[in-house]
Amino acid sequence: MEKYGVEVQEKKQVKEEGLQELPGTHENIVLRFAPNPSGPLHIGHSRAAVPNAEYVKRHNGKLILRIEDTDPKRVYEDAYEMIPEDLKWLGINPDEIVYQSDRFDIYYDHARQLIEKGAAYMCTCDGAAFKELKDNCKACPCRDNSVEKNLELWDKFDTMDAGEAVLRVKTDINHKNPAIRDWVAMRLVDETHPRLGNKYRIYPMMNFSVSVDDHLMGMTHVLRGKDHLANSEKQKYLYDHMGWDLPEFIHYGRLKMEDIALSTSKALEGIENGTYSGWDDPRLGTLRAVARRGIDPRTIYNLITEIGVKMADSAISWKKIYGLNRNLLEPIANRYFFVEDPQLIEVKNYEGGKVIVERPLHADHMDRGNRLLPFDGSAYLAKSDIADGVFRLMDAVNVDIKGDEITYNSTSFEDARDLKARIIQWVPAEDNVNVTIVMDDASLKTGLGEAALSDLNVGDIVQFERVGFARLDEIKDNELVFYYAHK
RNA sequence: GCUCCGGUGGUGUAGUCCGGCCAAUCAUUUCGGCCUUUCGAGCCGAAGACUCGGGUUCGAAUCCCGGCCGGAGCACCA
Repeated sequence: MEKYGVEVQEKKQVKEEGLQELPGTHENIVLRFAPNPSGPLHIGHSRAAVPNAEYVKRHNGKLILRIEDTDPKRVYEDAYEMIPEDLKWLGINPDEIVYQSDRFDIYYDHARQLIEKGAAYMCTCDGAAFKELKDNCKACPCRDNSVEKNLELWDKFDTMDAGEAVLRVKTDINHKNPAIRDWVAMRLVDETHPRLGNKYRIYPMMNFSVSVDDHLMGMTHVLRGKDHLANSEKQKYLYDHMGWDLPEFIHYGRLKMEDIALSTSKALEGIENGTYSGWDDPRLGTLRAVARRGIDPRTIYNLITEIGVKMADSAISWKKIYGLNRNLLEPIANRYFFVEDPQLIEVKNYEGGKVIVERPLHADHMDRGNRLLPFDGSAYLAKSDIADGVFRLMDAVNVDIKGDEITYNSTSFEDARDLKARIIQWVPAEDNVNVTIVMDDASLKTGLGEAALSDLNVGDIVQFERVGFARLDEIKDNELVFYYAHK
């Protein structure tokens, strides 16, 4: 009886919402987010950043932001600034930031240790020749060189030409996956590094610097994409050689983004040739682009948390993002009128004189007060709203539209209901502001908005009734520019 | 081609390890109703899934084998 009870309890372990629980220790965990600084962060990066941050938060651990800038060809200098900004936007604050370019001496030191242990060797084979041997499970001649010989070559590594030699880590030359066999740890690079200039010529390969750092920084868990599965396998050999404990390696699947298939390099290319306005062009999948459109960081954070760290790939749909974001925006966004392609109309036979129409900023939050829209018989309507039939200019009057003729019908809402009049928005003839809305495909919607919009600040998010949610991006002399979020 | 990894509604996710409580969870989406001075929101309701075929078993989304489909890696990139 007792035993049965225990078993049931084990099975019914309560799981945390969203992210599945971390394997291994939960005490003093240390995790890292380690991007290559090739550009600002995009939604794909959040798949790595968010779970790390979330686990750290959950277990009160430590999060390190490690900038992996060990390939000068793939460093975009502004990214050093942009990455921490993007993380901050996501609500992620690393406990520490380290740059791998500051740590070359540490890598050199460990490379030497490896050679001394006989676990690495200087390889002077031609790349193609090595591959030929490796693919046939054959060791190259360099593999048998003595430690002394390897140290000698290592010491004059710096004087060789790029490509003349590399340092290889010994693995298993018969490993069934050829990619794992004796991988490269160090190579020569002559490119100028944005932070280091030409101070060093010997550069670590990612598998080497990552392993050394992960160990030295005390990582308890390493989360990475499944594209690194083979790399984890390679790195295990290094941990073994050095006698280090392995962190928990956790791999997650690919994140596919509906529509936008933009890699950082493609985006940069488009920015440079003028196709895109910048890293925050609404067509891009960068965090700064979605932020500009009024996507709340919690939308991204929550969605990524929900997707979790499983090995299967997943595809994010904009519908899902918009749906989640709408739930966050709906209560905070105040309502305003905007008419696209405004047509000034005159309501014939209107004799009500000048009235001030009051509309709540938000129907569910009356305490926020009202906007005031003066009406005296004429107004701007959206071109697409003008069609034959009976309509109610919201909160003002009911009109009959026939061709160019717009005539007064009645005033009360009850009449509109009886007439089954469709309700349309309008903008006062006198009191209005120019509005441009930059859509998600970068096209522009231009028109007029009600005067109350000029009270807004940049960054405010509104809902234009029947148009959608938009974020005020810029206040120009005679124009407000919004970025469209979604319906 | 070789090595490896996946496959639950349109999308995302729970459940798979330890088979029964799963005629499968939640979110988003779509549709309908109510309400409402937004074709919005809200409320109510509905739609929609275990990749296929064998096997084990009293019982399979869950275990085994095979097929199919998808993805990744196979760099002196990260």
